[in-house]
Amino acid sequence: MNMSCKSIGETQLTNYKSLQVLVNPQIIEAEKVVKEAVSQRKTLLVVGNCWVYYLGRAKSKLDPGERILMIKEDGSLLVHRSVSYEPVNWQPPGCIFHVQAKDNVLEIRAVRQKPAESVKVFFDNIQLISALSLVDSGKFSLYASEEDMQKAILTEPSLLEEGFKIISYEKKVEPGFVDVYGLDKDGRLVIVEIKRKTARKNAAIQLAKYIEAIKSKAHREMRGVLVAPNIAKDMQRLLTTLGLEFKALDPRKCAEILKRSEEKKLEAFFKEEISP
Amino acid sequence: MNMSCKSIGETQLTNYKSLQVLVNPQIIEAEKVVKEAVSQRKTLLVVGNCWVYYLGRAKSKLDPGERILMIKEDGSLLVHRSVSYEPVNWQPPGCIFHVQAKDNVLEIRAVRQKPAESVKVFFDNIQLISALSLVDSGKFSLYASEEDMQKAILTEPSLLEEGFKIISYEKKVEPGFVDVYGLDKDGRLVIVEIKRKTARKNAAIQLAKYIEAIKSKAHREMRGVLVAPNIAKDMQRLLTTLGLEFKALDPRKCAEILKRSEEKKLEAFFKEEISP
DNA sequence: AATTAAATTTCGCCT
DNA sequence: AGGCGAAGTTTAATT
Repeated sequence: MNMSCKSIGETQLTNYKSLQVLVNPQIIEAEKVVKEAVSQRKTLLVVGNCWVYYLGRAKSKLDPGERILMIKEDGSLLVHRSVSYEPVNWQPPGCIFHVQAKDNVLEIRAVRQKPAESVKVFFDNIQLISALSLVDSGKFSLYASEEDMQKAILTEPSLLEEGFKIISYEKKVEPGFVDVYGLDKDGRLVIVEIKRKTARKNAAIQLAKYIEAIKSKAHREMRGVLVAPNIAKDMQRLLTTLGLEFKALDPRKCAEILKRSEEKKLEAFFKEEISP
Repeated sequence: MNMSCKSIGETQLTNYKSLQVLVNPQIIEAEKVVKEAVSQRKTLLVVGNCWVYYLGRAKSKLDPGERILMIKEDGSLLVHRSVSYEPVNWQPPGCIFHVQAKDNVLEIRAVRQKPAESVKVFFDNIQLISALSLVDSGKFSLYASEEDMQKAILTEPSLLEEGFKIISYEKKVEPGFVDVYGLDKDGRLVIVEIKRKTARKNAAIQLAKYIEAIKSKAHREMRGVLVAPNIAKDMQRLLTTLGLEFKALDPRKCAEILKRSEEKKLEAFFKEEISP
């Protein structure tokens, strides 16, 4: 293991092949590490006392305090305080960085155009700085999203009801997009609105709007079906008033069905490979 | 400065009064640091190879890779990859943490109720771990918000147009709240809708709805003015159709005006203090 | 506690 | 590149 440990004054420095760590560095040392990390597109962590200015879509000022600065390989920047999920200041991916030490203060500026905005972070004391080369090709999979529910119905239309046949999905119908529409076993047009969570008033009203919009063009018998894991209380009354139906569908069940379907596709794929 | 530097195998450890850093620690050492940091409500950084499972409102899986884990004093958790503004996995503030090392794998579990959800992070290799006591009472100020634009118009009604006089603001008018309304120099009722960003269809439609709602009660000549830094293309046509007007107003200008006004108030305040 | 609206929303998809 | 909708949205304000 390639490792070194030097003590420079109160600074403590460690170098591994893909990891550089400085504890309590001088501003001038930090400048060097930050410049190098940014130019080499490394991920960078800086912990210390800083203040921040932002100017762009809005304008903000953050008075001095100890925070964590993160600069990523894609040119994004985050300033995190010791509380909250969200960064107090940030810059989305694609920034250009300017790094400069002056009067014992380290300035890190992240600029992007479109929209034109810049974040300036000033450090006057640094507790920890680390330049990282993160190796990460791990796949991220999200299940049981609204998209998955839609996919599941498209894959297996009988999830909605027996005999349901898809015509189309994500169809533009003012004032938005119809999730799925098709024909029921009796040939009636069915408009489907999908919600991953408890369906509320909005969902019913939105569906009713689609029905209205399509009715004015289609001139045929139509049904509106709200698909969700459940509906808010008092919703049944509203649905009845609007002439709509509710079909309970569990997002997890959808995820399961999708998974099974993917597996089948994979089976089919290998079958073809082996016996064409 | 209270500092120590020990070398334990390939591990490198540094202790300051409020800063603990371990480079390449064993899993068993990391467990100790994480447990301590969590119980002492410290901010924690862990960099290393990990995989993540999430179950709650949805469900997700993240395959192994090197990432940055952040646990904050408020019980929030973030897992950041080397790209993107957003964490790949997270847990909002208020979590309860369970930390456990087993078979040379460190498990960090963050659980919250309402909604019931949990994130499990597993590390099998750790490059860097640091427990921090961040001192941060710095104030964060955001200027040029929609609220600021409203305040600016209330402070200086001529920003809208010469001779404009405020009647009221944030007035409940179904289906929502009218931002500002008042009288123009000819005594006509003016309804003002404010957007901090480019005004889109929604804004115009909302304003039109207010006008309709008020017209049905007021029975007098009325104008609707959409205030925003700019309007989306094709919006002028819609505004004309709906009989509405657009007034360009820069949020930054509003921030400047507010700042000046605050300064004046402060001046007045000190004047009073000195010579009552 | 539930609901609503805004966000420097970000992100992805589609035109 | 611009526009629109969804998000494990989060967050703050308000009922």
